[in-house]
Amino acid sequence: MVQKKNLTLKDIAKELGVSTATVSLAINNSSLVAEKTRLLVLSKIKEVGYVYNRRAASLITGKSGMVGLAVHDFTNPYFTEVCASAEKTLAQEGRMSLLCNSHESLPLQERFINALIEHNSDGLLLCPVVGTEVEQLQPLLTRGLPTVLVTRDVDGANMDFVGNDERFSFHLATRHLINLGHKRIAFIGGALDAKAARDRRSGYVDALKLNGLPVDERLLFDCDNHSEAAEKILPEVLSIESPPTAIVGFSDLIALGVLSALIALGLEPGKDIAVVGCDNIAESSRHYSQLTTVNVQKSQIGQMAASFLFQRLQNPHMPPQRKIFESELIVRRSCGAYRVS
Amino acid sequence: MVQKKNLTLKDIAKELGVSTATVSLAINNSSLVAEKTRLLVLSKIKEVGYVYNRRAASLITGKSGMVGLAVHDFTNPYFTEVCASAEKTLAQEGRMSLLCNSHESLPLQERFINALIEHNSDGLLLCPVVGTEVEQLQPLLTRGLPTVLVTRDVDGANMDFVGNDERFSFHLATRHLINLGHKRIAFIGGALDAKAARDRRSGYVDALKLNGLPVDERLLFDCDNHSEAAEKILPEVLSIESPPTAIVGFSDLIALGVLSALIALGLEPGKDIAVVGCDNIAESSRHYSQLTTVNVQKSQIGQMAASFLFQRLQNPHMPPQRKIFESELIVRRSCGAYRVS
DNA sequence: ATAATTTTTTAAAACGATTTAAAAGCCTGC
DNA sequence: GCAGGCTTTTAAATCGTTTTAAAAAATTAT
Repeated sequence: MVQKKNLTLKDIAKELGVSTATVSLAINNSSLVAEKTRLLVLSKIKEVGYVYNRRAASLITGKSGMVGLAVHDFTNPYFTEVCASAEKTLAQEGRMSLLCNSHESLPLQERFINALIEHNSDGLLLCPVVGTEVEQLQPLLTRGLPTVLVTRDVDGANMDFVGNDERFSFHLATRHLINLGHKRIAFIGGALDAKAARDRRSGYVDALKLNGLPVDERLLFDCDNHSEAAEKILPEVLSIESPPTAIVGFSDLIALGVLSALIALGLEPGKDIAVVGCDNIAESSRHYSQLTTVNVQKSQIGQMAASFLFQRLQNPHMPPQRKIFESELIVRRSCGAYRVS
Repeated sequence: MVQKKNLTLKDIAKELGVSTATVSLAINNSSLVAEKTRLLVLSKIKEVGYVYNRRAASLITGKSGMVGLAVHDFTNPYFTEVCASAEKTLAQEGRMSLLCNSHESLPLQERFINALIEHNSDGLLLCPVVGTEVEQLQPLLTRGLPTVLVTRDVDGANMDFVGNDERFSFHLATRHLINLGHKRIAFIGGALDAKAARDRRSGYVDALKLNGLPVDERLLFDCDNHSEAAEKILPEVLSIESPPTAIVGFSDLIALGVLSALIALGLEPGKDIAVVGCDNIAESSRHYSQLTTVNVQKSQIGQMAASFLFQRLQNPHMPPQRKIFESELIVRRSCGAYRVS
């Protein structure tokens, strides 16, 4: 096992009897270098097994080819898909994705952002943790870390943003239940500190008001955004005075937890009580869950976020772009519409 | 908006009237620098908002603090969890995770590995794509990219490995069905080119043979590792001559697809036909699915993989380590054991 | 041939840190 | 006041590229 030292541009240059400048230019497909020289260089590189050192290069160019990808919970299928799609788009353009699962922790997010800067990242796709304020974000831009906000916007940030029309989605979901005749509709889940969560609840409230239904605070239940939490809280939801006949879940995870809990109690979703979710993750379409939900463009969001970043890297001073994807109701059994119609 | 140039060590040094060496040593908490000098340096750094440039440093040290994390499908909940846990462990040690979703594509995997080297990654946590041979892996080590194989081993690679006892798991699952009286047990799913998949099927075959049951090739069905594929193939499974009374799924994704398809056909899992999966992903524990499955240590695997890598970085020449996590059967309704017992 | 162009190549200065051997300071105790 | 032994600090080389202005070579025009 020979411990041969790393080959460098200089070695290639020496072997070929040219300058390092020539080799460098050849590698970068510069038009300054003669075609036959380039071929010579490239074949020599292959021959001796040289590998380019991007760090050395980026020290000069200032660009690293790396992009941060931070979400608060990528085991959440919604984010898994968004991330998968973003990663794919980034990879197609030859960029690497630096992953961060921020666990809704502001310190973790800050450490990650700082690390991104230390590593000379070119940009960041960020779904900010709850509690992120403009002040923490503004430095990103001045620091030279172009950022696209994903799913969760930050008031006053004025950054590129791509996300869902949360308000509309929940208007849609709630209205659907109202149209089915429900008058007492509970809303479960959602950390309200995030803008997206507030919007979701607003959509729910809008629908109630528009249809002349009262907004009863006792029908609002908060819980962490995963199924187990929803499952746990459900008995409480059902045990209030004049309990809801329908439930809107903050997300499919919540709604599926509700379904699960209902079944455990011997209740039949869609018959005894109506349930609607949001996100349309894979699990909701199974024949055993058949969750009525709102479909959102998960992979499109990831792709568009990456694409916005590319554009910003091209043109740092363009005005911030925004893209809000439309959502649509997907009616399955859990809302009982199949029975009614 | 003043476009102030990047602050460097040199600027800090100049401001403080010391040398860059002192500043560098202070930043790195070297004992060579006097305590009060270090404090001076650190406070100045905070004051002027200097950020460390890791790329410049790594050019000399050779270490980047970045680790690759490559799986073939991280939307698969099993891998999502493994990755989440690996990322967390890596982050705790101050390392960044470079993500790659290889989509079972050898070229993508190769490009990623090459990029890792170009970027001076310190190591790699790899679940190799189907078809990965020793030849493609060996360069990693000589190239200075210490690698831990995760979940899927590669014959002859002789690398650090952490994964499941696949064979045992499927022995467990199959034996359980046999004990419940089943004689015709189908096996669905699994790309057989991966070692882990072969092991799974071996476990199934072992159990049959050990219990004097014939291995019927017609009970083996291949399909992609996701629920939709399983759902699609199920009717075919049920329509063979003397159809199976039980099904072992290659994974929970497969088994859940089977459950879904059964329900669509009006059949009751656990009563009309028994189903067992493997992985114990969240979805299988819901009250509406209640999938009997084999639990595997997803987050432990991610964590241990990271930990193996740390050890190897510490001590590059230690003999390869292996860790196979034990699995255990989790009996729920889908296998019908509740009815029988 | 020579001059005028155009095409290629190159030298050398970056980029922003680390590292090491040697120099400089600072204490001892005699 | 100084030899000897600490503790701190520093100068300078280094890592592996890019980049630019200028030199060299090749081509074309005269």
